[in-house]
Amino acid sequence: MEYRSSSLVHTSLDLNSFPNYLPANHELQTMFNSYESNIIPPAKHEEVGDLTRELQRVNLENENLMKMVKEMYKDYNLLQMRLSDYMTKNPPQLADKQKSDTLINENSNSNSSYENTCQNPIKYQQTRPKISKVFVRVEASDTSLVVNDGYKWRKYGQKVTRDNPYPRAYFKCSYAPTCPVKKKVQRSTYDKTIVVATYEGEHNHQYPSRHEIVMSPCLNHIVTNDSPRLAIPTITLDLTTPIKSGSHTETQMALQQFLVDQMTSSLTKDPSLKAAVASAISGQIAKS
DNA sequence: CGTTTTTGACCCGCGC
DNA sequence: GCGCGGGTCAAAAACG
Ligand SMILES: [Zn+2]
Repeated sequence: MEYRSSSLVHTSLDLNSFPNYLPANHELQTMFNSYESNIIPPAKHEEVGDLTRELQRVNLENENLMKMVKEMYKDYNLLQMRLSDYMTKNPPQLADKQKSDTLINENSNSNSSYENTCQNPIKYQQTRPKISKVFVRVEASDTSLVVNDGYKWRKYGQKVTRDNPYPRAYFKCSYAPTCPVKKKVQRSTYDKTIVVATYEGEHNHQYPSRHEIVMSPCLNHIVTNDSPRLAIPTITLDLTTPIKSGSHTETQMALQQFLVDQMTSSLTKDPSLKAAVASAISGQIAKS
């Protein structure tokens, strides 16, 4: 796969099937027009025009890359879903025997996917517990890493993580061990007014305090489902308040970074591809 | 006094 | 094996 000169690459993808998180090119055009008429001296018009067109071209290129990546991610999840279904229908009991067989087949680097995946059947059951991420806009730099979601939580750990200066807090539902639900909460690096809560599992009881659910007025939250079945295609955007243009790019960055995390973590099986994707998208982020 | 938070120790999987 | 990063435990402290 080489799409180095990607502006020449026209994929057969349906480029209209995704919401566009990127700044539109017509915005650049209007920007340029207003500048041209007001600020830029006439002598520079041509130069600015060239730069603007170049910017538009690169913008389009990045846009297409982004779409390709999304398309890849979608396909990847579709495959994973099918594989997961297949594995649940055909419980792999030959795993032990298969081990010796795959040693023989080693140099055929078999992508026959059945043999490969039967070796760790447990993993596919472990990914079953439903994981969902929630982006919550919380009141200005409130240091308490608490998301008021109506449930009662017991904090059982806090760690500093590698690529985020803010610590990550670990919670269990207070009804444990009856209720197995856990959540992780960490403030986003890219928008310090957003905390990301990652829920794992489902509660087997009612809300402990139903009246306390003060879905604090100003939180627009983004809920995505991370289970293999409904991964990316069902990202739901629940923006209870329209985003102001000021925080818009910040939110975009948080969302894009989230997408980067999703995709890269999903594509770890191919390191070179992973690197390419990561650099491509971080370029995307740097631009906006 | 029961519950929750804090926080270092511990564990575990992974890459070298 | 070792170190690293992420996740968990549990004793002590803090809370109400
Ligand atoms: Zn619960």
